[in-house]
Amino acid sequence: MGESDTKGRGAGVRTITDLARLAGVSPGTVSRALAGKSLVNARTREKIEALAREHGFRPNQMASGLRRQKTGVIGVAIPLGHDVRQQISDTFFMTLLGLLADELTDKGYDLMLRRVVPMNDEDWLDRYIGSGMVDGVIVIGQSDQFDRIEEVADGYLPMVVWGNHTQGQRHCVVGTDNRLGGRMAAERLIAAGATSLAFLGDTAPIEFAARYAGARDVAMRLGVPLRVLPTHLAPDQLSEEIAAHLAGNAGEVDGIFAATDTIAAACMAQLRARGLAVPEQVRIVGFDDLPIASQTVPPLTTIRQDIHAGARGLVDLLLRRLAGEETESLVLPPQLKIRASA
Amino acid sequence: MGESDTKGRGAGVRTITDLARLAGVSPGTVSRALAGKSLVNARTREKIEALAREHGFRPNQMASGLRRQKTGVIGVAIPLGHDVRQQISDTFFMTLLGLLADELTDKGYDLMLRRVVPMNDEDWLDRYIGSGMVDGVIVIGQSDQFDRIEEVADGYLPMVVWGNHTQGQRHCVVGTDNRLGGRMAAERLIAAGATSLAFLGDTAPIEFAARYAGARDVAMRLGVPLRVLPTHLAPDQLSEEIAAHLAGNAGEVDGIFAATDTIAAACMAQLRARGLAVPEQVRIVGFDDLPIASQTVPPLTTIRQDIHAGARGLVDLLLRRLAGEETESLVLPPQLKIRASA
DNA sequence: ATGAAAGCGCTAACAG
DNA sequence: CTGTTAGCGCTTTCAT
Repeated sequence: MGESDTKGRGAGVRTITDLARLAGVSPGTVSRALAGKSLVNARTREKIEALAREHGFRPNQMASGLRRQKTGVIGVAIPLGHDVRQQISDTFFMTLLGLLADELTDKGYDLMLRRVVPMNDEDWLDRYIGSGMVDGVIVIGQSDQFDRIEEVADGYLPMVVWGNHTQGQRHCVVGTDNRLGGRMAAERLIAAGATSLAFLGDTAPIEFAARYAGARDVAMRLGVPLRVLPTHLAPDQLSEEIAAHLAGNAGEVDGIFAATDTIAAACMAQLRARGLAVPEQVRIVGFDDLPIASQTVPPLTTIRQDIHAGARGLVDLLLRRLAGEETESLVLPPQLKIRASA
Repeated sequence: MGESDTKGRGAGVRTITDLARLAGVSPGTVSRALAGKSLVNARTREKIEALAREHGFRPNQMASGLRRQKTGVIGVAIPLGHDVRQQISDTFFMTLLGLLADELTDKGYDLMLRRVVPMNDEDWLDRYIGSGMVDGVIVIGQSDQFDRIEEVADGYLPMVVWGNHTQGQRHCVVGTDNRLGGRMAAERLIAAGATSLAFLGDTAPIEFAARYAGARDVAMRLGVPLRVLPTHLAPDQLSEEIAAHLAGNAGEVDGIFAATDTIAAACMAQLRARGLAVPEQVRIVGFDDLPIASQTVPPLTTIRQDIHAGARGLVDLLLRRLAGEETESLVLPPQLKIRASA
């Protein structure tokens, strides 16, 4: 049997003090050596590093965090305001989350994910911030929590939100110009021959409201009728709701602006089921440009959100705020991606 | 002006000691009151709770964690072994992640997400575990890290892995019986009239290897040829690779078993582009039963994984391991979901 | 039922 | 360059 457990885990070297004893130095020196501070003798440092490696030692981040008053963790909160149904699920948010994980990892931060149901929990944001577990917070989606976020932003700098930008708002937001995107969608539908438009989706979430508003801008200007066909986001309800709308409005609407690609895809399936040809009888435009957009039949014309730029922007702004800077919001331009559905 | 800031954030009450002073009791009592311990006078407790609420006070979790030697955080690691490309992206994993967040939140745990690129980082798992930031670890996907996970499992109980179960393995795993799923897929393709099969996807990841092995079981038993058409998972490469395969094998293969629904959907788009009718000329079966499966044209026959049961299983087993129990692995039955593509 | 005191593991002055 | 010391904020004996 070897006398020391080189596996590390389960061995006896758990604290910096243990390691100090082994190295014949003081805990302070070990701390400095492991932190890469300059004021340590090269030989001593090597010895300590070797020992640390041999025993698989890692300094306890809780202790370090407590002492330094910073954790190296960024909290990511996803508020589920409207549509209280369990599940984060939304493909766009999940993709954004993945990219955030990439970006944050790059910058040396860990990501703590928290789903919150604001209805059950008045002060979800304060609780998260006050927990002492995170150095800063990224909120994905304003949901119906705009006011609460505004309040918190007044007293807490290191927070950035993915969502819609409103004139004069106080919290720092990164997001696509939804209203402009909505205008582009409506214009495209009309250019493709539509004479009676519908917005398919929930208009309560602020991002969607802006998309709708953009479409309305264009519809009113050009004198084209525009109605709202409300849906939820949950996949199961979605198809039924769309089917019902189609049954009620068949033959009237010939241009559909779906709030998201997911909704658009579901809608195209229902259109096919009813024997309505896309884009000949009904034109349809989505929003997001998720992978699914290129796989529908016919491929979906959509308003692209630059999700990579979004993730980078969120992290970049957050880091600057962590450094004390008062950053402006970042509004990304949407892009019309013409495929075959309109 | 009010004399005390009822907003909480930014106020002067940051520690349990501050609150104790305000309440005229000792820090110990405040701690007990807030923790809901029984041995506190009801009146005192109420007073303390009121004060805490008024000042928006939350005990610092780092300090509490350090003292109690537990953090209330579960680490979720997603190793990106093969396919080193950035991005987690994979829809199945992301959905699982969302469900895990739900389950863990339910149980009072937070979720710390970490993407790891094992190639750049030999001891990613030890580092995560040793960081002291997490009470336990869930690993999503074995990737090519089976051996490393086995090693770690020997000395660390609170870890559960989503992936494939292999005879005699030592780490606790939750996952679908991929081999059985592969058999079901191949059987279905053949029952639908296929006479020459192909497995579409990478066979390196252990889950996919098992799916392929299942298909091979059936193919060999029935004397049907089966070839491998390798692909990556990244959406962009995917379509090109499939196109190339189809160009090379057009007219030979009439039954495709795609490693995932995502791959199947991309494949169907390419088949359509080449004018091959599904299921008349080519049958295709996917794996996962993601939402997209019901929206392809025609709708995709697939092998369903019970992802909800998977998430529940992972969390349930992990909690039992946190309590010291040596749990068995959980193998979930796949389910053939017949739609129109085979 | 409450207070006093020790200490979780680490880091950052402050000495030397 | 290194050791000593104090203390981050909380919980938990041990007294009372």
